[in-house]
Amino acid sequence: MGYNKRHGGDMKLLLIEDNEQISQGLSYFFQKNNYDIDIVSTYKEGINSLTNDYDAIILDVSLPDGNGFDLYDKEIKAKNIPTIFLTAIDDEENVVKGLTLGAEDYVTKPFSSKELLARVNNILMRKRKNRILKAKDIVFDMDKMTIYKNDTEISLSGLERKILELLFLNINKVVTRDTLLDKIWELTGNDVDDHTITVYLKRIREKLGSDIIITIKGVGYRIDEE
Amino acid sequence: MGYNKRHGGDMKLLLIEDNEQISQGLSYFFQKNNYDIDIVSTYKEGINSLTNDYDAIILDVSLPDGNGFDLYDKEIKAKNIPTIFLTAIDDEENVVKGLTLGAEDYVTKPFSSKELLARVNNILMRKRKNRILKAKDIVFDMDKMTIYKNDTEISLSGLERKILELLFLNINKVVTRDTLLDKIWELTGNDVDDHTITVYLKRIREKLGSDIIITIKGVGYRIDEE
DNA sequence: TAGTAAAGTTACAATAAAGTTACAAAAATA
DNA sequence: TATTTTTGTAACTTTATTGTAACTTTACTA
Repeated sequence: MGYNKRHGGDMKLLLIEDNEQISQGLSYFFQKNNYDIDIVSTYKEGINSLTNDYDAIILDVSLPDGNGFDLYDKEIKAKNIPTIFLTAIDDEENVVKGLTLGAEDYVTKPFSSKELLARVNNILMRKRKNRILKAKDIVFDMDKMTIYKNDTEISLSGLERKILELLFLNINKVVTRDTLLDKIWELTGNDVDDHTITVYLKRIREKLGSDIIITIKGVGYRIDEE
Repeated sequence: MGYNKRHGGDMKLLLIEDNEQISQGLSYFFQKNNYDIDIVSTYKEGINSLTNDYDAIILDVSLPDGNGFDLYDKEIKAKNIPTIFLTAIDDEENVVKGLTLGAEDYVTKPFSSKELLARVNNILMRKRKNRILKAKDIVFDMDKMTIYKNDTEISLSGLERKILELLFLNINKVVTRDTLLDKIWELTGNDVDDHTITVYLKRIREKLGSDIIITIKGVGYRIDEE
């Protein structure tokens, strides 16, 4: 229960969406990105599913048996579960369209699953209570996006920081090289040599000290809390 | 009670609107943006709700049992609560009528919730008292909307001030470049090049000193309190 | 324990991000 | 309307980042 005990991968999502093509696509995509995702397709099923404990909900505004805003208002709001609305762009005349324009957690169809993933990550990151992660003498401050070693600020490059973040979010767990390639480099669009990882790890270790990141040969890397 | 004890988040709004889709959408949106919002859907309910102490009112002009202008004139005006009118009718006559009545602002449907939020923020900012933010040798006086460096007033342009304000409101936290584009430039309507941000930062730094705003490469900018 | 595969090092060129400067269009002000 | 300020862009510089290649070390295993 609660965000502070879950690390990176094992978040549980509920998707309430009646379009099968969308729900299946998202299911595959989110599972690939280490989210545990349940899918229901109606207002009613949505209500029933809410007995479970989800970290976030992705909610289609127009369901076959009801309205998503309504469902949010009546059932979800009180539970304080972060929710992202999905709305169709062809609600042209609808004023709801106006509402979708700027709101933080609205996504308009058609959307890219990558974008949606980014928003989910974002929301869960914000909700996470423990936004200051620690391991040995290293502190990763997610608010400041700054890393400290014994209270001294350490300057990392964008990718170095992303790698370290991924390791911190999976603290006490191995992050495989494949995962690194996937999560760090797939989004940059660059198809990158495997050795590049090694070089980056060397760079991070140079700045943070060689003991913070443990190598598990043939598998990947790990950061331990203590 | 009153504005001086409230900080950013905990403002109380009253929305008087009979269209459920709008009220539900706005309810969700404003709550996400840390406003406490009550909703009623009729003229009568509106009058009854006014016994509470609201910081601002969003008022639909056409209610099922009466006219919003009328409600404002008879019940709200005397209480001196800032009010924003919502109306579907986009004609000159109504705008004039609303403004001559003394309303703070006027928004025509369809509108974006972001625009409305901006206006509410704006109004409440004006009403807000004793908001003086400090970081190092810089003081941002939100009442006077004036910036000081070592007690000397610094003149910033509108956008420069908005950017600085956003950074100050997120003191000790990174503000990403995307957020800047979103919050500063989306409302102006201009689709702006990413480099523009850099130029503005340069301008602000020129006036305030280069040390006040920290760059986090690949992420954004940050102001630290100390 | 020699061979091998994986990871670590080092150095370097290509690239990208941010900083700078100057300028013209657009707004605001006088 | 003229003048000044603001705003956004373009061209350029600087700096930091990124990816690769060539080489070295480490540790597993046959």
